[in-house]
Amino acid sequence: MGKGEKTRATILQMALADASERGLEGLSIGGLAERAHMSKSGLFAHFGSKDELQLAVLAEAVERFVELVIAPALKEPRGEPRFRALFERWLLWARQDFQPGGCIFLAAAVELDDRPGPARDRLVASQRDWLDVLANAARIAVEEGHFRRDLDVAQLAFEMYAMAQGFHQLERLMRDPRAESRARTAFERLVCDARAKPRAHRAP
Amino acid sequence: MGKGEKTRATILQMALADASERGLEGLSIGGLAERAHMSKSGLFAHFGSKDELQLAVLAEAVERFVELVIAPALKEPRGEPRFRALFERWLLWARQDFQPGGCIFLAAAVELDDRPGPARDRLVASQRDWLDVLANAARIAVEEGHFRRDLDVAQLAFEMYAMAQGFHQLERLMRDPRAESRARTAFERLVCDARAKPRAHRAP
DNA sequence: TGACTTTGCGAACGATCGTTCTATTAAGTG
DNA sequence: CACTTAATAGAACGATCGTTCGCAAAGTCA
Repeated sequence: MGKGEKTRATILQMALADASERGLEGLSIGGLAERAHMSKSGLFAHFGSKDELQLAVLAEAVERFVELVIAPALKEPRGEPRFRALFERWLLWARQDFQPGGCIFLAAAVELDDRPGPARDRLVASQRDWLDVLANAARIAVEEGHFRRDLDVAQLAFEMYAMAQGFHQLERLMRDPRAESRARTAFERLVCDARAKPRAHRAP
Repeated sequence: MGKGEKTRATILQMALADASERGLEGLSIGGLAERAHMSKSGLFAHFGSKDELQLAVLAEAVERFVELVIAPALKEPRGEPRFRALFERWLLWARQDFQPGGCIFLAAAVELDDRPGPARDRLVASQRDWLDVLANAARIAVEEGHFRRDLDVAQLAFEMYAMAQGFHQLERLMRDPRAESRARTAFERLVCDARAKPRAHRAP
């Protein structure tokens, strides 16, 4: 690995932390340069533009997410254990030291949801992938006989996705110490419902 | 109403829209002044500082939320109808024209979750109030006999809160046309579970 | 109408932003 | 070691940021 790649990696690590706290738009070339003991232009040269820096940060985050959440979970046994592992790993993800401001995808989502461009496209793609991973894990659990056969796996993926965001908000904004137990309870309800015989869900 | 209050209200309306799209930090005095056909300093004088402007925007948003979501729902019959009304009204809230960038509380939550200060305090208070309103509506539904007596109303409030955020993300970031139906399905599952006899939620 | 207060404008400030250029130093290679 | 390339520094750019100040215009009320 050449020296350029090494400093680039160092910069990206700091940028990831910064983006987690101040958002992708809040990233400051000057601020990063100061923290990296570099000149603005020297740091800038590694990316060519702020947009490229943001894209690089997103790519770095995706890489780490796959490495820390998805890949380990895929080593768990197919079915409910793997599905549970995805949940557990996500809880850990939200507390990683390299994103002290919380899940960077969540921060980016709110920032980019009405700002078209490559960054938004990449983020949307990553979130679609994540929802697909969840739905796929649920589908496998159906195949393994752990979950009921008429389960709507995409719906389950959505509800787990939503619950994770609720947890994040309760933990990071409200500083509620019950955040994790709330999330766990909700998750058990999800899994329990996925296992049980279907019951009619009707409006009154 | 004096002229000052009138222009201040006009400014706040635009600021609310801007904050919904670019966030509270993304608010620009100069940009707002241009859109309001005013000078920067003239607009600035109405608030005294950017922090005060942000606080005013938050206060305005809270006022509208109470007016558009909570107050109408409180006119519905106590119990499940009122609880459902809170859900329906929230769906409408997320699509209000005056916040074209989506729910401003969600945007502010991600921005402020690790930035201590009056703005954060006010946001946290508003979200606590909202969770309390939800939990209280559920408690009333228990008293009315609509929901089961051993229901954890705070847990239900959390899960509805989380589901709303999931909906928002699916609708605004992913542009998924199934967002609303996903949210409705999840909500029906919540209500159904709140009504049914309790079942054990256990890990395997 | 007159006196008085509120409201708004215009110019300027220092700071920071992303970006560009040129020059210099360091690293990699034969 | 010399030579090429990659990496970084430094200075400057125009733009925009939030904020301050003094003064003119408009609104308010007797």
